[in-house]
Amino acid sequence: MNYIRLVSPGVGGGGGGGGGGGGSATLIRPTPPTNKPIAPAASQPIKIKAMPIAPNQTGNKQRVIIPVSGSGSSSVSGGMPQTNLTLPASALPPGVLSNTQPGSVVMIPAHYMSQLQSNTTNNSTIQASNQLPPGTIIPHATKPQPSRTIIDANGIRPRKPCNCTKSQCLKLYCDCFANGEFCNNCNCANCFNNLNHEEDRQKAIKACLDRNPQAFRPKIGKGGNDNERRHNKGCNCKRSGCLKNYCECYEAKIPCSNMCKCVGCKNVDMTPAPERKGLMQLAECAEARVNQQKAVKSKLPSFSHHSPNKMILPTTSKSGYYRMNQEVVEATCQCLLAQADKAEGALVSAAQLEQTVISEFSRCLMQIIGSYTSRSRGLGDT
DNA sequence: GAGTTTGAAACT
DNA sequence: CAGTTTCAAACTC
Ligand SMILES: [Zn+2]
Ligand SMILES: [Zn+2]
Ligand SMILES: [Zn+2]
Ligand SMILES: [Zn+2]
Ligand SMILES: [Zn+2]
Ligand SMILES: [Zn+2]
Repeated sequence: MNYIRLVSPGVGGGGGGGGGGGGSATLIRPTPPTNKPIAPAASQPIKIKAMPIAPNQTGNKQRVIIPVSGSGSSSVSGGMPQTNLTLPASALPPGVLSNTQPGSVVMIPAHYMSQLQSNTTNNSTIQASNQLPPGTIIPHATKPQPSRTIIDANGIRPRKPCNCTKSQCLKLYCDCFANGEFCNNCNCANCFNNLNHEEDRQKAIKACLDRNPQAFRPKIGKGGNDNERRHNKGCNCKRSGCLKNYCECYEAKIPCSNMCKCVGCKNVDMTPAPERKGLMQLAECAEARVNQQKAVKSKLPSFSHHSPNKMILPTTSKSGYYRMNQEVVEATCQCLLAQADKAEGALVSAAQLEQTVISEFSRCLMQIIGSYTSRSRGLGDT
């Protein structure tokens, strides 16, 4: 049920096939990627938000290029079945196509893809424009082999259906819309995210881009290296510990990074330094690692990261109580970790290291206690 | 399935 | 920009 968007085969390690969530569209690369840059997609997570239209940062409109077999009505020859579908040429941006000679190509804006999918029969493999280099031309000859179908034979279930009721699927609340796709077999009510409402849709897209020019940028990603996939904006989780799918980082199976402003984060990359694990558990500061990174630049009230550990307790804020405690905890963890790092660097014994950390913990506690008493003297504290 | 929780997106 | 509201999904029971 809860497939996290779509996990492309390979990420999870499986190759496996097909697993249900077929995701909007998978792409076939007609020619092996020239180098690296082209399509990370195969290994990308999926919540990628594609550009539905309009100027993307590179400025090129994203288009899908589909070979045309006849004139007049363009047919998609993505997979094997060639389905006749007629595109409402009127809806296409001016100057886009109209050149439909046999063997020529028709360029279709990216955002028609899912609609195409819905119209085509199953198993057609469709190119997702977002991942294709702009201007790529897929010659007829390069016809894709019966490549693995992304679309389940049962029904077209390329993506998880949305259930929007109030947004008309024209706000980023709607995952379909946010991914630059049309609603397809969704359970939405009053859906405007389809070809029948292109005008409204375009306006909505414009509005979104107006609010945030990067609204449709792939959220995860950072190209190329799979290892450096990141959530571009980072999350702001407060209560989930970034260990539930509420967290976009966790959902995308990405460890939280310094871009995140999460509180109590436990979605950290534990790969390095496994030995220290016990110690970290002791200090309950798994999140400190993330905080360490992100506190460098942030104004997080925290201890300075090295030797002179001065605790900067947050001033009482009106929203205060919870947040302050949380911050104190984080600060304490950073303190502990800093000491641990230092001791570890000094090559002391494990017992000594533990002793160091415990001492530091003691010191922190004293400081916290002192701070509280002095503060409660000052103000009544509600 | 109903009800709650959550954090992004929207709004002010 | 921060605080609040709205929203649809994730989660819980
Ligand atoms: Zn929707
Ligand atoms: Zn939808
Ligand atoms: Zn819809
Ligand atoms: Zn998070
Ligand atoms: Zn995060
Ligand atoms: Zn986090």
